[in-house]
Amino acid sequence: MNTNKIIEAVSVDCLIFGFVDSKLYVLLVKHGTGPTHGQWAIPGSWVRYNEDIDLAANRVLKSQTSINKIYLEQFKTFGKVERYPYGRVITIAYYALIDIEKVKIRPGKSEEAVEWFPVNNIPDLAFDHKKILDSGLAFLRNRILHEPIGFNLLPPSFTLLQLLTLYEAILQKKLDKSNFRKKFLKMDLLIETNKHQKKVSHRAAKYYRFDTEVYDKLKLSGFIFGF
Amino acid sequence: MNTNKIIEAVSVDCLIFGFVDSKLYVLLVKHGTGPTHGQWAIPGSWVRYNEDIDLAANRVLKSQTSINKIYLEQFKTFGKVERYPYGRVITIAYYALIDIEKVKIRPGKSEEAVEWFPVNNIPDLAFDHKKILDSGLAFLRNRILHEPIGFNLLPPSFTLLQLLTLYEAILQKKLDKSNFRKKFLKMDLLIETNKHQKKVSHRAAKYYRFDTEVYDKLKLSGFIFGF
DNA sequence: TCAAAAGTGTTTCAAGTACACCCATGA
DNA sequence: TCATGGGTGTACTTGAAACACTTTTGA
Repeated sequence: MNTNKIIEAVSVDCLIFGFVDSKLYVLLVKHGTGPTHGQWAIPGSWVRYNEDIDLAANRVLKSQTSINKIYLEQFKTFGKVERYPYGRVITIAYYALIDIEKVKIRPGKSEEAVEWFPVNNIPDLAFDHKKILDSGLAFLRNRILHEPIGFNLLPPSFTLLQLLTLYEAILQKKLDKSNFRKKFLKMDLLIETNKHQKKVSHRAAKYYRFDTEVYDKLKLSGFIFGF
Repeated sequence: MNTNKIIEAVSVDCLIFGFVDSKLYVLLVKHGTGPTHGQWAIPGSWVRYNEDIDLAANRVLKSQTSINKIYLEQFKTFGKVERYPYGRVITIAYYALIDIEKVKIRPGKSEEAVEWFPVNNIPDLAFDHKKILDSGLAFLRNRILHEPIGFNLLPPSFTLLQLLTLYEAILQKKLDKSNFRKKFLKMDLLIETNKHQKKVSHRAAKYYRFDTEVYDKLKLSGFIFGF
């Protein structure tokens, strides 16, 4: 069997989130061919006949960002009859969190452009993609309260203020600096490094790391993350 | 076009939960035809070419229970290549919460039997259905902490002890009666009725109702349910 | 009068909230 | 020396948790 054979009725779409300059961004592509030529959309692909859906989502991710092994989670499947006007297509939506500095984005072969957009300034999108994006944002907003996943958007080591602004950007509200520090540090999830910021015109902040292994151990001993 | 035409690669499966005698039950069907003849499974169906996936799930529900308009939510899509050995089938999983006393269950035409099983005593299931059930239970356990959906499993009016045992059954842990009362009553989500239990050999409990409209109003004014 | 569940009250401790304030550093 | 963010401390309030107790009812 041709391993590239696709399931015609099923696609995956992948919201790729990044964080920089205190703002949350999402990666969008501009279609270069077909009936939606020129329209912006969430990166996606058909699911192949011999391919797990999680792997299909991973493939999309890799084709846009060249990276693998990152935070990727399915959040909802969209299947209204009229969502895709050129046939019946059900799409399984995923979201990914990446360290925006680590990736070189690149357009796929049928794409005219690929670009980061701040989530509060999104162009018109093809199909029901605006709805998918809103749903994904709501999902992320909820997830970040109950799972320590925000770290995936930051470099391996980061300051507490970076983490704070990340939470503020996702939750869309101001948080108290002092209480945020106490809350996070008390959880023992963050590992101090001995590095500090350099050449900043204010007191240099300490860098911290989040270690998934530490979290897994804590979880085994009954710890439940909650912000 | 034949409106019964199906999308061959896509099905919906629907976990139907009920609650009675302090226990959580799930509805399972025994296949009466085909290669899985004789095996227990989660009720499901193919998605039709002209049918929204939510409607497909609703159709499954109605065919098993004769009821409509009940709590139904999609929770996850399962799409491993080898999950279904007779072809490539991706299934979109839903769960429903119903008042078990209100329904007469009935087998579909290709089913040998349909039966309620306590969730902690489940027979072997076809395909990856055990995994789907476990995933659905975990989803429900989480949802009930953040959304007031438990009421859908109870009759329109119920006592606080019924609600308590419902939470205990789903969360699988004992809760303090007094604290549970206080917490729930303080939320102003429950409407007192003037009815009491009758002919019980202990002090008669007051019946309460949960009114979705009340909850919607509260939500608009910023209230967030949390248990 | 006893069992069983309804329903109330109280005490303790942990955690969230809102601040005020000092510290370090480059421009 | 000033602005800027880093970092600490405290007082207040809320809410979770544990548990003792009283009330009502049919058997």
